[in-house]
Amino acid sequence: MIAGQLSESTEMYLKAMAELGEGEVVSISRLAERLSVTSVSANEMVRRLSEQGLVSHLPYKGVNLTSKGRDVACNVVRRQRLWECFLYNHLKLEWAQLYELACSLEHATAPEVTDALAVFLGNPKTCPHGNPIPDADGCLPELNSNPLSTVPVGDTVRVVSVRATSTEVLRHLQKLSLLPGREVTLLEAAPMDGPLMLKVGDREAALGLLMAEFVFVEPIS
Amino acid sequence: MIAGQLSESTEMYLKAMAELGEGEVVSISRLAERLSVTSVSANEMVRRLSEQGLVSHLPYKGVNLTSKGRDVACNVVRRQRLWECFLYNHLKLEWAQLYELACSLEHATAPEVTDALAVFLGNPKTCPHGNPIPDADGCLPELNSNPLSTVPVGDTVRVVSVRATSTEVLRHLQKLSLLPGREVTLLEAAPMDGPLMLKVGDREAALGLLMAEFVFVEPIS
DNA sequence: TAAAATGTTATGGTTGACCTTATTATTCCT
DNA sequence: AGGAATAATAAGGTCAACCATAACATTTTA
Repeated sequence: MIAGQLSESTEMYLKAMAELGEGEVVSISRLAERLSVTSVSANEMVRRLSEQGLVSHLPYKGVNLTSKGRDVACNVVRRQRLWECFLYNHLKLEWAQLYELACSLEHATAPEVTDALAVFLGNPKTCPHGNPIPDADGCLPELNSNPLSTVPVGDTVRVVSVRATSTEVLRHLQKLSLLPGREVTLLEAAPMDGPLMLKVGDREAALGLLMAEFVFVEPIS
Repeated sequence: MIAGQLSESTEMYLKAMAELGEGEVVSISRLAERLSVTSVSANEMVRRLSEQGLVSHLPYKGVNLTSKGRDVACNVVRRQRLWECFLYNHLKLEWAQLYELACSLEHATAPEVTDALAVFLGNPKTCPHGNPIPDADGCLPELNSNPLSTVPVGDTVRVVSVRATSTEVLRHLQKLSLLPGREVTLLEAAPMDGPLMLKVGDREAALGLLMAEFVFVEPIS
């Protein structure tokens, strides 16, 4: 814990909210699931966070970040994604592990380090998963990309970014070549929430709907 | 917390022991002082550590690292000093701040990251304060250097390393040019534990005895 | 509109790492 | 040898962040 004296746990909650709903309310149960805690714990923590003015909680509706909370969250995301760039581009670490490795570092990163790291890296705009890096003050820019799970059958789109966090899921997506920049055609959506059948490059791939939520794509311009 | 599932606090205790006594027993009160905790707390913690087989405590004598504890400690020191190199050589951060900045990072550094960082940096042998960096498996090599406080009046010696940790003290040493590589002549030791009068380069400097404990020197060869 | 699902609060418990104050044990020094 | 200094232990307390179980409130949906 270094920046702003907020606990690691606090930073994780705020980051999770930023990652889950982009500005939208997030239900406490989604939050709890993402952070692998019980919803009772998440409720407690949300109470603490709202006492600190970092989130606002509308009972039975959900939580969202206050502007103060959003600032913190953006800063956390910035630190994480900068570390991902460093770990990938300079330390040559495994693409699928970046999120987890950078996640531990982010909470231990002083503002001086963050800023110097950004300069060292040449102020990158996105992390190796294609997600935007918020700049020093402001927040992250909105991209017009949507999850692969919302694409109509027959469309061909380009992968913009991958928002999965678990190394296992990321390894799987990598194996299917679902990487930023790739073009993907949605061949078929199997019934009963079955997998999406995709054409990625010259290969076919089957992707579960849950994983398709993590793959953000844009129309090909 | 990442490497080995040991808590940050555990790592700090082990590192402090490695830094204080090089293999020797350390009194719990010295440990407590270094870590800014009460000696009651340090006693508690030492009990926990010895239950885990990381230290052995001889009541009324002191504590020392077991071989298991020493391994962990070396690894922590390695991580810290590698980060110091990175922060100094690549991020151009302030020399006096390196210890503190690297200290937060060290506990959040996975083994993969440590190893890749070492490679990236070209397996440096010392940190920017002149202290040796333990290699991946073994422990740190012993240098034949002694604190400036033990040098006889009249001698000229070379600064090998600086073991202070607080940014403030490091800034002060830097201001006096007491940096690794510098030659220093001990002009006089003032009575009543007064300061040491030094010649550093072409300037004279007065250095308190407590700070002189942190400056390690070797005879000029 | 009532039952099911979801969300919230209450209660009580755990763990690690701290704290204070007080007491007891040992070592050191004269 | 005896008192001072130092070290250790005991007892009780705090705080953040978790947990489980159970009760209660609201929303969704059939």
